[in-house]
Amino acid sequence: MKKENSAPTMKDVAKEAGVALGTVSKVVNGLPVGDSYRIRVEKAIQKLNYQVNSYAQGLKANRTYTVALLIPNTVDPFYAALTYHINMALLKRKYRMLLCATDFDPKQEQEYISMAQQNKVDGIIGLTYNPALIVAENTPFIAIDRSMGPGIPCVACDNFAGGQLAAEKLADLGCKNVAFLRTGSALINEPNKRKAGFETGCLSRGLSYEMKILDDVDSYEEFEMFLSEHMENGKLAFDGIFCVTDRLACLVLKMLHKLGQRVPEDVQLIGFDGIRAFGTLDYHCSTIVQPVPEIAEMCVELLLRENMLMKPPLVCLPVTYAYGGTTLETQ
Amino acid sequence: MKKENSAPTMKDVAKEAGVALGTVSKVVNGLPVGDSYRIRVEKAIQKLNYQVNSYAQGLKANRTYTVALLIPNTVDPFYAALTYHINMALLKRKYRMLLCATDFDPKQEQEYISMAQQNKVDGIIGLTYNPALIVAENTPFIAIDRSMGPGIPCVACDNFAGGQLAAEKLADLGCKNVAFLRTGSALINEPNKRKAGFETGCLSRGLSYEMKILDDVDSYEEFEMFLSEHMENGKLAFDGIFCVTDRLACLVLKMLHKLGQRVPEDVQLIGFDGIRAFGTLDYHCSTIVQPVPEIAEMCVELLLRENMLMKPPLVCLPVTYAYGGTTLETQ
DNA sequence: CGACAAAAATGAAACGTTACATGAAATGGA
DNA sequence: TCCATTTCATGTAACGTTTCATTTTTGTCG
Repeated sequence: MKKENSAPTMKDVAKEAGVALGTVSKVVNGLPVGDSYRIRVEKAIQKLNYQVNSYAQGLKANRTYTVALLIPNTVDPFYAALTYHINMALLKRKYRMLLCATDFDPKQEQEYISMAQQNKVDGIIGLTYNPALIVAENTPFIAIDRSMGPGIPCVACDNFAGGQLAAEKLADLGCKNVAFLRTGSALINEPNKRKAGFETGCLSRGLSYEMKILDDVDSYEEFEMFLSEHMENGKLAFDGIFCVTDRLACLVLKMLHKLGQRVPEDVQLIGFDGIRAFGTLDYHCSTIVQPVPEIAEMCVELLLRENMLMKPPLVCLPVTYAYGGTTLETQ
Repeated sequence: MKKENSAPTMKDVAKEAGVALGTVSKVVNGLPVGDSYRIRVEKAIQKLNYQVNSYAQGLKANRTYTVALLIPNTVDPFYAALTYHINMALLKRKYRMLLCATDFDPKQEQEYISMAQQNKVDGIIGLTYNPALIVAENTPFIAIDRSMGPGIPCVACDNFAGGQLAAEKLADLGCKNVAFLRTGSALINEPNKRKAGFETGCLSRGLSYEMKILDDVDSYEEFEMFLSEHMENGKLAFDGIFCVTDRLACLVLKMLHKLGQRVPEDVQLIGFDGIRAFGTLDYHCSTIVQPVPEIAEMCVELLLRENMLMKPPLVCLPVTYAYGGTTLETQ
């Protein structure tokens, strides 16, 4: 008597087709099988609506065709774009994706890594904030935007070149006195190169610059004070501002608005990421665009690369400049 | 001789601790075990850094603590918010999430369902566009925004009430002649109730209204023409517009700008979803806010509910009105 | 101190696959 | 016609768990 409510197994198919278990396995995996047998098995599979059980496969093969993505959330447009493109890059290779939204919580990041290992994922791609994150020896890990030590490749856009490009574009637009504003964790170390690149660019183009750097905060007020302090007779001391992210650029745009400064008439504003909210009228900032689809592709490609020796410690992908930012739709 | 590079198993732990396999299993699962044994096993687990293999568990238990989410993408802010909140709701219950971005492709939707079944997921939550989607008998399915037939519960916001609310708010703002604009698939049938609700609201408040409905298109031009046709001497025939989504509202805002109409001075604009890009200055539309966290929670709660009989065919969650939309950050 | 009951540890079977050693059948050459 | 050789189906072991029937240990009481 067969169980009623449970899914058919290979054994059921074998019985139905009157062949051996191994024969069904071969048919399912496309291995050579005599035609008469193949046809019988295929009919039985159809009839029973048989689906292979990946858990049994995974157990046997110690290989699960699953990759975990650790990312703070899917709501921030940059993370959303990364998530989407990584999912697509995995799909292309018949891999599944376990989504792990960490909410910037180091504890959750660590827990998700345990969970991923218990799930015997074939690898992990992570954009993480835990400075002491322990990754397993036996699970390949690709870090985004963060160098985590030997054996763990980091994929990032060319942040240094991006900073440099920002300075050059501001210079091209006729700026003389510029500012660099940054929030966010210093732990995410690759993006910190934006600052160094920007300085280099300013120096080579003869721009005078000032910096306002906040660690681990994403707050309005300090920047607002900073900008206010640099106002004199209703005029801002800067004719160009480089914000470390587009998100910050949006906030700064609001502040400038409050201070009576127009963009781009009074001051140039340039962000970073290439992400822009859809459909607004008044966003006249520029941005340094990260190649999100290429970053996604590279993460997946590196992660699944067989040859460990071919995994470089850092891969930098080229950035581009865009006026007004690209929209989410085009990403 | 033990294999070097492979993860330790329960057998390894048992040998290390000098106990039987079953004892280790009990310790791992928190079943009663004598203290001396428990301590020895825990030490061995520590020493070997043992992690249970969910694939073996899943195979044995025919239960995987994994749920698949079918969603077009993670880039559209509404989908992004849903994805995030569903992930969190699952996490709270120690469930994992398999992300399946379908890109609106019916074929991919169907393929992902097969994949999910092969992965023996405990259930599927889907916001899908395939009108002929075949879901498995033995895998619970919760549909978002779409009634898919008996046995498949649908979770949605109260779209009818939302449409009604939009009409009432426009009336409150003093509008007399209003318009309803819609794009998008008629297959996603629950949101279509926005139209009916809006009509009802207009009738009860004595608003005259016009509708422009495009099926399965997400295009500018037709709406632009529609609006142009309703211009006379630089004045728009409508003093209020209800757009079926915030996304469309953003596009319409741009069109109105082109036509020299200001929002909200010349015409009121109201969208739907409660999603707004962060940090823009000029977005003065209102919106009907979907309770995304509650929708997410309800989907998960319904999906994992044991009692099949307690699964209603449709769950409507209340909408609210917001001026200017809520920002992504607050969602 | 021996016998019995209760408690607790043991180890084999099973979950659904894949891989491999085995054996049967079919083919071809002499 | 018969043997050698290839081809291909078969069935069993193994993957790492959980479960359960069994055996061992412990404790109690007469």
